[in-house]
This record gives sequence, C-alpha cells and structure tokens, in this order.
Amino acid sequence: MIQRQKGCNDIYGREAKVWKYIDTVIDAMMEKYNYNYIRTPIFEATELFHRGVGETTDIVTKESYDFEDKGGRKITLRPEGTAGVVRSFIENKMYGDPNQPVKVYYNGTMYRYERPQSGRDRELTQFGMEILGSDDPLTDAEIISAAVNVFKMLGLKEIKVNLNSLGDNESRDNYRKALVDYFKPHINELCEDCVERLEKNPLRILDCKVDAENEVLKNAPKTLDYLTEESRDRFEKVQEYLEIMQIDYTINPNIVRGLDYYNHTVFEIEAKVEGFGSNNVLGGGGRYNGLVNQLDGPETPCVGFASGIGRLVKALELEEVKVPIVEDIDLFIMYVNEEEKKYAAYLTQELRLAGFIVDTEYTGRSLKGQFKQADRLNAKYICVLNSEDLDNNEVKIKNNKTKEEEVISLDALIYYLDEKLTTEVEDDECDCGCGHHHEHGECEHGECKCSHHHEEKGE
RNA sequence: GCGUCAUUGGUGAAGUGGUUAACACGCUAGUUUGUGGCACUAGUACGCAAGAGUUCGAUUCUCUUAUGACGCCCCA
Repeated sequence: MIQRQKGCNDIYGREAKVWKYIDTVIDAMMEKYNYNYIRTPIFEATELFHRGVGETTDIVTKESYDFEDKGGRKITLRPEGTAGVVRSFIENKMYGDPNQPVKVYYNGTMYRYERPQSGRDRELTQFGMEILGSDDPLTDAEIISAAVNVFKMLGLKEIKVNLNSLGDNESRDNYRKALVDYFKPHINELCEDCVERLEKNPLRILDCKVDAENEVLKNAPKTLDYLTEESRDRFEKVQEYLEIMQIDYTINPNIVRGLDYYNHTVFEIEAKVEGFGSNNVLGGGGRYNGLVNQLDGPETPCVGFASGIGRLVKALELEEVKVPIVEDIDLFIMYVNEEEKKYAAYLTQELRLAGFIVDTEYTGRSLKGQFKQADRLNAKYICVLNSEDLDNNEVKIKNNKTKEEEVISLDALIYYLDEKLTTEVEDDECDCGCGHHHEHGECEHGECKCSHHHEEKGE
C-alpha cells in the first residue's frame, strides 16, 4: 500500500469542515480589516529564502525542501509566507500603487523538512497577513488586533499575546553584544545547546527550556534596556494603541523570534490550553523593515503575522469550541424498483437546483438499509418513492424528527419543503440562549450572551 | 539530525513461541409479502506494518526499513 508522505496529513470528513470553517472566519475578518487576498507560488527560487529568511536559520539550512527542476533551476518549497509576498510586492511594483500601505493576507501550505511531533508537520497550512509600506506603530497594533480578533471570532478564549521589541538595528546590535558579553563568563553554567547558541544565535538562549530556571538566565540583560530612545518611544506607542483597542498583552522580553528579518515589534500568540503539548504557539509575527530592501526592493517598512491552521484546529478541539458546521441534509430520497429509481434521479436533480441539500441511495440497499442511511446522514426529511403514488402524481414525505408522514402532490413538493425547512430554521434557536435565530449558530445580535463568535461586538 | 514508545479486521481493542487470533462497535442480510432506528439470528481478517533472521515452529524473540505519537534541536 502506498502511504502518504511523512508529516503530511489527509484532511477529510468532519475535520475538513472545521478547516473550511476556519477559512471562512479568516476571510470574513480580513475583509473587515480591508486586507486583500494574495496567492503566491508554493515554490520559489531557493535564493529568495536564503536571502530573505536568513542563511543561518535552521529553517533554511536544514529544514528546506530544495530540489532542482528539469531546467536546472534551484527551487525551494516555501517554508513560510512572508518571503513570497515580499518578492511579489517588489516584482509587481506594488510600492508604486498610490494606495499605500499595501495590506494583504494569504492562506496556504508551507513545507519544512523536519521531524514531526505535536503541532508540527512537514506540510503545514498557514494563514498570515502583511502590511507593507508603513512604519506607523498603529500598523503594528493593527496586525496584532487582527490576529487576536480572528482567534476570538473562532471562539478561542484561552489565548495570550506576548509582546516584545527588538528595537532598530542599532538597538539590536547593542543588545546582542551585551548579551554575548554577559554570557561569556557564565558559559560553564549553561546547557550544551546554549553554548552553541552563544555562537550562532545568542538571542535564543533566552527561551532555552533547560536553562529557564537558571539564575544566570534570569539576570540576563533585557532587550528593552538596550532600545534606543527612538525605539523605546515607538514601542510605547504600539502599546498605547493596543490599550486603546483593548487588546490584552503581556510584555515578555524573552520573545525573540526565529527569523533573521525581524526588528522592533515582535509578538507571539499562545494557546493557554491544558494538553496542548510543547508547541503551543498559535502564531507570531513582527516588524521587518529591512526585508524588502534586502531583496532588492525600495526601503519599505513592513509588519506581519502568521499562524498555523493545524494548531488552530487543535486549539478549537481542546477548548471544546462548538464549530458551526452543517452536518445534516434536507432530504433523503428512497426507492426500491428501477422505475422509482429513475424518478429519484429526476427528483434529486430538480430539488438540488431548487436549493435543497438532497441525497439518495447508490448502493442497492434494502428499504431498511436506506432508512439507516438517512439517519446516518441526519436527513431532516425522507421521501419514499412508490410507483403507485407516482402514478397518482403524489409523493410520500416524512419528517424524520416527528415521524409524521404526509402524501403531497409532486407539484407542491418544492413549496412544501421550502415552507417546512424555513420554519424549522426559525424554530432553531442558537444554543447560546440569546433567543435569536441564526443559521450555523452564529449570532448576529450584539446583545447576545453566548460566548461564540462575537466578542468583538462587545457581547 | 537525536531520543522514547508504538504499529493486530471498516473502527476500538484483548491475546499467545505451536491445532479454528477473544470481545465490542460498525456494516450486510433475514425474522418483518415496500417504512427503518429496539430485539434475535447469520455473515463479515487470503491473518497480527514491510522485509530478513533465530527456531522443529513466530503475530508473539532479534535486526533493518517505513509510518505514527510524544520530546530535544529549531520553529507556527
């Protein structure tokens, strides 16, 4: 048997519906923030990631899916979304668009050659957003608020925003130097990995798990102490805007982020759910003012965020968030003989075009088996075709909840179903107890007391 | 790249170096001459991830490979 590739997943059935639902929430929220959807290729020139993401990062050095195509081009499957968006921004000269800044979002698969574990796969789906062309601290706050609101709209409650600032290049360099100077004399007190990190990426020592309780680490210099005055002002403005937007956050000086291109604001959004495992960061992002220029575009300040959909799905599960997905059908059409079957074929076609969710029998089950199947599909109504009825131009239709059965004229069928099914929706109050009616459990009323989908409306 | 544990039918799983690999769910059919969801009965694995080895004999022991779960590095 041919198996799927390591670290890849087949998403289907109920889970696939959850994924689709998440996509619709993202689309809806991004529309409100006025971000445009952007699709860039899944593979790019290898050089893009080497220059963009950083030569020294693991993501490029050992986790990338590199290959050569038949034309000898060096290709890499994208490990993250920002580099492609920036390439596209430059190549399509979006910096020339009078409509600045450019606000875009993406949602697609990324590839990293690494060992799978909880919340980590080789093929992963990320959605992300970028604002290109503004250095305004308001955009930093907006990105964070957009991310938080997507999570909130999904129904997640246990999330935490960790915020930090790396400052401008000067601050960053100063800090890095101070950090190395500080750790050098204590090198023997650090774990093996940290010794290596001191050379490669000293900032990462700060979120070492082994040394987390180490006094040396606790007393290490903090990024914030090394910010230039300008960087500090900037960071304070970001915080001020977040407060105005009523976004809860925690300053966490240990957030450093993995990719080389970040400066100033960096943040991570964590799921605070029991049982999430070690990879509980739902998403993260920050400012990358140097990247566009580094990739041969004009100096362009940018800020962005990305989040793994797989982890969101997991968070929704662990928080037991009720996901509003349709799991029932309007009508199941049953038949026994060939003549009835033909009519079933006609009727399904007719009713589907009229807008109903209709299914029928395809495997030759007995009538009994068809009833079971109708239940499995959660059919609201069942239609049992009968040659005699059909000769009279009539059809039997049964409410699968109340078990009431009626014989109605074929001509009236669409009208009948329409009436029945709409009434039913109205009877179907949302489980939040707000007393209002809405399909898919999504309440549209601000005064609703339910915990789902509308925190941003002030409950 | 490193580590720990795992891999039995459509599903959940029990189990043993040796004739027919439990049990449950599911599924299909019948009891019920075209109206089910309960009940009863029957059927439902070319066989215990793949390959090699040890053995008179392996699903059960060893090794290799693959995949999965979790962790490390790193990272969303």
